[in-house]
Amino acid sequence: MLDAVVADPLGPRNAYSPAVPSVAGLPRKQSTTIGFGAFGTIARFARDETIFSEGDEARYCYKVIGGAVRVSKVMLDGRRQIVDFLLADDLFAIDGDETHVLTAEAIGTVVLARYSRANLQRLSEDAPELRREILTALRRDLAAAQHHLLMLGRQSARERLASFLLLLANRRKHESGNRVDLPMSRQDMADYLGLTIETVCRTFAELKRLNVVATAERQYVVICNPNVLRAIAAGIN
Amino acid sequence: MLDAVVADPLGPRNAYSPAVPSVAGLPRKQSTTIGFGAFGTIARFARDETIFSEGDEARYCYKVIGGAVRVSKVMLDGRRQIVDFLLADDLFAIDGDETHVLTAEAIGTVVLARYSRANLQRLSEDAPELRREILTALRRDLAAAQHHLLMLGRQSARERLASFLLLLANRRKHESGNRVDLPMSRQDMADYLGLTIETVCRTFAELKRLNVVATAERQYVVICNPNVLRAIAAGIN
DNA sequence: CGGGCAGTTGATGAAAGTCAAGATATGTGG
DNA sequence: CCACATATCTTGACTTTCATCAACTGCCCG
Repeated sequence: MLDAVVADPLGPRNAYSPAVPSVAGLPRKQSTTIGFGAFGTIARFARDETIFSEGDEARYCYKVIGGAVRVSKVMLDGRRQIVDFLLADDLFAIDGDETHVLTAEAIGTVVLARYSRANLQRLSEDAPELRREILTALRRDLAAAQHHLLMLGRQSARERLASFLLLLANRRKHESGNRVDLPMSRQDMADYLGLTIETVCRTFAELKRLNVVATAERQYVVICNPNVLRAIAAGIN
Repeated sequence: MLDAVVADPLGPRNAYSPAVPSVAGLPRKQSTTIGFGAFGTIARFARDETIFSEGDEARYCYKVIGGAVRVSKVMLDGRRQIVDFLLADDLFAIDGDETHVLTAEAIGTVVLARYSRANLQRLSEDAPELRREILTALRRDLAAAQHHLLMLGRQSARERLASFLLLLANRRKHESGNRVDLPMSRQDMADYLGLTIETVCRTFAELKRLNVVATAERQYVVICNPNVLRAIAAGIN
């Protein structure tokens, strides 16, 4: 609502008012959306559309309403490292630099809530709840990045894929037990894991051969043997 | 000073009062130490001594006064990933979880300022300056970790070492132009770069052969050709 | 002077990358 | 709804990079 005074750089199709409905009806959890629920606008992005690029002026913070987002860094020659995948309810671009240091793109169709940074900054001065939420999100991102460093620096391809599947499984305590959704492509996984697409495929095949996972379709896997998967991820072989 | 009410788990040799001298005399910069200057106590650690371990209760935040610290994650079988090196004036353990998620160890003799988390939390409620300082440090750590991810996931050994040397060079705008101090061992560098010690050695030899750096002693390198080093780090070959 | 540790260099091996071909999905226009 | 075109994924053959194992060097310190 306060956002409306800022010209929308993305054009009308990404600027559906009205404000995000407040989440007053939800059960109060530690990481509730108080503050964030109040003044965002909704934006929609198509598959592979860029939400922002490294170097862009950072005007907004975002929260995923639906769909999945990848944030990445890209080298001059095109090598890409995906830093994180954002799923429903995840905040991103909260790091608060003047310009974005990462690129964010939609994986499939994505619906986002968008919050003006200026407002957020102003509001957070007098809202300890909001500050806490921002701080919590930052710390989660930092801890995730540090774990990710261990994966890329010290784990084998098999260990990395196992860790990745467990991360996704823990993120979404999916009602349907051991099923893990994989909204991203194999190339995206490869770029997250610091591998090639071929190695990701072969490693999936390997885990399948070990009866640790089953892959019927590409958009999800079923974890057949969580204990073995955890052992592999922890490097117990 | 407020810390004194808490029993010191490290024994008297790590608990030199008095309080850190305030930095009131220094020119005011954006990232000044206001807040942090006021109430810390000094602690000293010997070479390879553990400052805290992953899983320990997180009672303190720290700032490096002198020396260098490595923070790392370790797998069950001993594989180690160094997440960051902390040098003079760097804050660490500010992530504010209940327990430390990283291990911190002294590289050589280290002098630290130590701040109780409880105090910091309390003070930060009413001190926007202090909050800003914490937030800035967190964001810097996050940005550093994200760059580190690109290094580990997508760069060759040579590119990683070049990037590492440039990181150190930019960190300390050392009066003596192109000299970069290397307080850490080759093994530490290897564990930071996701390589083996042998590969680090060979890659140093390679950069030397290319006349990009000169290494007389092991504790420092001289960057002979910064432009080529930057080109290598950026992947322009 | 000699033991030990960190670092360096060489020979060999293994893991993952590259290149290429084929299989399976996905999407589009008729 | 089908046929074709294209993109994504999978698998295989071969190459490259880095790890491993081993020998050797220089250095610090008793």
